[in-house]
Amino acid sequence: MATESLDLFEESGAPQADYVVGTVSAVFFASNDSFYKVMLVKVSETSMDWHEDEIVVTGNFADIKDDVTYRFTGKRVEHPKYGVQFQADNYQNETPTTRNGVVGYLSGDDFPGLGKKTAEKIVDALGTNAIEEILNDPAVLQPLGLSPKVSATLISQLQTNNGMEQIIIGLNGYGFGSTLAAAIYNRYQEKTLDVIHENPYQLAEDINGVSFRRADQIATQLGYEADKPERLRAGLLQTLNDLSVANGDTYTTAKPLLANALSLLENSRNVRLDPAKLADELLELAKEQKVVGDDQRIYLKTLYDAEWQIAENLQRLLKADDSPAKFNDDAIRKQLRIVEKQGDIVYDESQTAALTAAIQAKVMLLTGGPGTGKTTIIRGLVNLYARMHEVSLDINEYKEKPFPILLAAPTGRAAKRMSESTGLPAGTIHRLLGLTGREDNLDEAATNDLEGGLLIIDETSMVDVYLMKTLLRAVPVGMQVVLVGDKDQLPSVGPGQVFHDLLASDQLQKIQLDTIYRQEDGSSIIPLAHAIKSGKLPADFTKNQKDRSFIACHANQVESVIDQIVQKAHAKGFSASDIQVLAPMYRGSAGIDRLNVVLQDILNPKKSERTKEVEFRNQKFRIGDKVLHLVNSPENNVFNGDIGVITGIDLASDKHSEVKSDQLTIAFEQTEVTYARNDWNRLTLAYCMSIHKSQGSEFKMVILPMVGQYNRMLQRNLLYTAVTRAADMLILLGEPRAFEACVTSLGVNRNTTLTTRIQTVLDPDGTPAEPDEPVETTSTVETETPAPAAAPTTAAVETPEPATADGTSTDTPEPTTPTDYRLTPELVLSRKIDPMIGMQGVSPKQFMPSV
DNA sequence: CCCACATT
Repeated sequence: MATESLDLFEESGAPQADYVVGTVSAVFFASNDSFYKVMLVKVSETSMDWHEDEIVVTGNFADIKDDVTYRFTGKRVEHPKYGVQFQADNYQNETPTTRNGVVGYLSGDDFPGLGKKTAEKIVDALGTNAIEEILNDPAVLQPLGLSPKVSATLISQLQTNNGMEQIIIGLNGYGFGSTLAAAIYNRYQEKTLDVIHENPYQLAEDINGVSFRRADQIATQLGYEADKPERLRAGLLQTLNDLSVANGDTYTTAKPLLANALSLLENSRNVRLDPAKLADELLELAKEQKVVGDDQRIYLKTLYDAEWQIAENLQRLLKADDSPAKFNDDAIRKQLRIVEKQGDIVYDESQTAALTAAIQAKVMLLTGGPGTGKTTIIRGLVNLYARMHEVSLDINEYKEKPFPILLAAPTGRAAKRMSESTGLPAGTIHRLLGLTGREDNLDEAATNDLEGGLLIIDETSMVDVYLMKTLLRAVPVGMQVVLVGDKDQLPSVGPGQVFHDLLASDQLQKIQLDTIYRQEDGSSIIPLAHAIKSGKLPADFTKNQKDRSFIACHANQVESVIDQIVQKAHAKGFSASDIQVLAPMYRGSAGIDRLNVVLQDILNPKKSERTKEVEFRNQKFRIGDKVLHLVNSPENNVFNGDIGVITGIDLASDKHSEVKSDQLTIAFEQTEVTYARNDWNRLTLAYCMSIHKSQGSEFKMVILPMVGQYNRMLQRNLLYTAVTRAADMLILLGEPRAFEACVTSLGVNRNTTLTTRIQTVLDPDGTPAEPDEPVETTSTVETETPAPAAAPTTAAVETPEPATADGTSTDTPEPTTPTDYRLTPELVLSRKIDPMIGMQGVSPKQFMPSV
C-alpha cells in the first residue's frame, strides 16, 4: 500500500515544517467533540534537535493506532504549563513498504489468526503492495488457499482500517474540504456516506457550515426530486434559521417563513412547488418537535425551550426556601465600612444601597452605562461577601474546597478585566461550565455543576439565550446570582437579547446605576451618550466642545479628513495607542480595511527601502504597527480584542536568522508573544477597528466616521457603544444624516418572547403582556429610567412587587406550566390544539409571490 | 453586515 496520507487538515503555511516519526505510546487526552488529541510519541526519527526517546504531540488525529508508525509534520512549541510539545498540523501513516514491514504489519495484533508464516506467503505472492492489491480486489487472495475465516478477517480488517480514508474521499467527491469533511465524519463516523445517501439534507440540519443550498446540490447529484418531503422540510428549517436566528430573533411568523422557503426551494432548482405541500411539511416539522408554533409565532424548538428554561430556572432559584443568609442593615453597614477602609474608598449613598441590596438578593440585575461604577460595585460586593460570610479571599486556602465566589464573563477579555479588578480568578462562562464552544447542541452538552455561594457575571448583554439557559441550569439553589451589564450596548452575537429582556420583565430585583463617576464635570461626551440613548442628538451636536467636535464631510472625504485629524493629533503628542478610529464595517471607501491602510501610512510609514515589512492577506506588517489579536490565547494571557504593537520581525530568509519560519513578535500590555506565519491570521491592523471589537475597551481619543455607506449598520446602540469608548476626546465626522439615522433606528429591535415567559412563570397573576413588540418593550424600559441630563442622579434599587426578595412568596400560585403552550405531537394528534399554528384564515396561496 | 466560545 502506498503511504497513506489523510491530508484532512489544513496544510502548514510555514516554509519548512519539522517532522517527528514514531509510534504513539499513550494518549493523554482525546476530545469528545473533535479530533483534538494530546499524545505521547516514541520518536524513531525527527528533523529537530531532540535527544529524548519521547515527545508530546498535539493536534487533530482521527484513527490513531498504537502499533502503527506515523509521520507528524508541524512545529515545536513551548506550552507554558506542559513544556515542550510538537504541534502537528498534518500526519501520515508510515505504512510499511518493505517486505519485513508488511509481514510485521499483517502478522500484528490487527489481524488475529494470521501468523508470520501466512503473512510471508501473502507478501511473497502479492508483493510489498499486497495491502493495496487486496483492497482493490479481494479475489487476489483466492489462489493462496487461506482458510475462509482468516481471509474474511483480513479483508474486513483492512477495509475498516481504510474506511475513514474511503469516507474522506467520498466527502471530497461531494466537494467538502478538509475542515468540513472532518466535522461531517466526526458527526456520523462510519455511517457518513450512508447518511448522505439516505438524506443529504441531514447535513444541513446537523453540520454547522453546511447550508440548504449545499445539501441541495448533493441531493441533485443523487437524483433527489424537488418535491421530496425531506427537501421541503430542509428548506423550511433553513428559512426559519435565516429569518430568526440569523437576525438575532428567537422566532418568526408563518407568512414570511412559508413565502421565503417557497422561493428558496423553487429558485434553487428552478421549479414550481405546491405551497400546500410546504405547509404540510411545516406541520410535520412541528410533529417531529423541530419547530414549535405558539400563537402567530414559529420557533426553532431549541430557542423556544431556551426561553422557557431561562424563566423556569430563575423561578427555581427565586422560589427556593434556601434563601441567602439574612443580615440586618446595621451589620451590613458595619462590614461595609471596613471594606471601605481596606479599599481606601468611600461608597456614596446609592452605592451603599446597591451593595446592601445585592448582598441579600437571590438574583440581582445590575445595569449602568460606562463610568457608572459597575466595577466598583463588583469589587465591593466580593469584599463585602467575604466579610459577611467570614470566608477568605486567598485562593491558596482553597486547595481542597471550591472557591466560594465565581466570577465569569462571556468573553475572555471581559473575564481578564474582571480578574484584574477583583484580584480573584475569573474565566469565561464556557470555561466555568466546562464547554468547549463547539458543542452542536447545548442541550446535550454535559456541564459542570457549579459550586459556591455567589456567582457574578459581567458583560451580561453579550450572553445569548442558549448560553444563559445553560448557565442558569447549572446554578444550584442557594447560590446568589448577580448579572452585571450595560443594556444599551450591542446585543449578543447569538439569538436573543437576554439582559434587556430580564430587565424589561420587571420581575427581578435590579439596580440601575446612573451616576457618572469616571468623567469630570464639563464633559460633553457622557451627555451625548445619554442623548443618543434617549433617541435624539443634542442641539449642540455639530458645535465644537472642549472634548468633542464634529466635521461634516461625505463618504469619499472621510479618508482625507481622518488623515488631517490624525496628522494634527500625532503632532500634538497623541500616540497611536491613544488615537483609535472606529468604524462599523470593513468594506468600502470609508471601511475599516481602507482606513487602516491610510492610518498606517501616517502613523507608521515605510521609512526606507530597508524597512522590514511582511505581507499577509493584503495587509503589510511593520515594526511599530498597532495590531489587534482576534482569538483567545489564555496560555499567553492574550485575548480576543487585545491590542498590541509589533516589536520584532524575524525573517527566515535573513542571513543571520535563527528562525526556520517568518516570525512576528508583538508586545501586549503585560506580555510579549511570538507568532509564526501560521498564526498570523490571528492578527489584523488595529489603527481602525470595528465598533463591535471595541466593546469593552476605552481610548483617550476616539475618531468616529459615520456615513450613509454603512447603511444597515446605522443603529442606535452601535453609535452609543462607539461614543462611550472615548475617555477624553471624541471626534465625529461624516454625514449628519447618518448620525440621525443611527439614533432614530432602534438598536434593540430583536423579536423575542423571553420577557413574557418570565412574566408568565414568575407572575402568573399579572396582566399577561403581549410579547414583545420590540418598540414597546424598549420604550417601557426607557420610561422607567428617565434619561438623566448631565446632572448625576442616584442609583435606583428596585424590588419588584410580586417578587420573592424575602423568600416568602408561598402565596404565589403554581405557575402555568409552559407545556400548555407547546405544540406536542400528542396535542396535535388529540386535536386539542389547532395544528395550523397561527395560520388560521390564511390560505397558502397568500404566501405565493405574486407572479 | 457585525459578532463569542475551546481541549492535557
